[in-house]
Amino acid sequence: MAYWLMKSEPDVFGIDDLAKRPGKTTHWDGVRNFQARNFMRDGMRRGDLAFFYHSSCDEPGIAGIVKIVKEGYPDRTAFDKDDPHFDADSDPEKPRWYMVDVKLERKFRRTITLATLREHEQRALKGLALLKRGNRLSITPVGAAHWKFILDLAE
DNA sequence: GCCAACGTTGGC
DNA sequence: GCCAACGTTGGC
Repeated sequence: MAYWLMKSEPDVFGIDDLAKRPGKTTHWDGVRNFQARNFMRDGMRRGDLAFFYHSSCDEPGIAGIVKIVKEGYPDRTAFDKDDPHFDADSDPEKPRWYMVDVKLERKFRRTITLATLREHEQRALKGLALLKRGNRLSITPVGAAHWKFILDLAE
């Protein structure tokens, strides 16, 4: 089983929005980056766990954990002219963009802030993709050791 | 609002 | 294939 980190802007869709969804489940749509797409389409497997990261907000950080409950399948918002993520180059016969379904597994009592994560970036969290300089990828892998360490921070 | 860093596009 | 221009991300 693999571990991941998925970013979302809480102003658009935060962990509390996910909690309100039927079955606490949603489609992770709108990803328009090839590397992130590949992670969803080729890397993520049913049962994998991912940190739910809040970005572009007052308190950036990890808010909880989601589980991958459906593996990569075409992101239909790319075919919808009225959708902000519409992409004319994505052919329904040969979809360019993919999404997965995630289910809320756990919300942390408090967010593990980016500032807290940074305190450990030289040691325990060395190499964590999220902390790499200039990182903008909305989906990144998390190593098992890093995962465990961050989980401990949540206790 | 600013700006650094990055991915993508398109001219050549 | 190179690279400048552009748009976007995301922390501060």
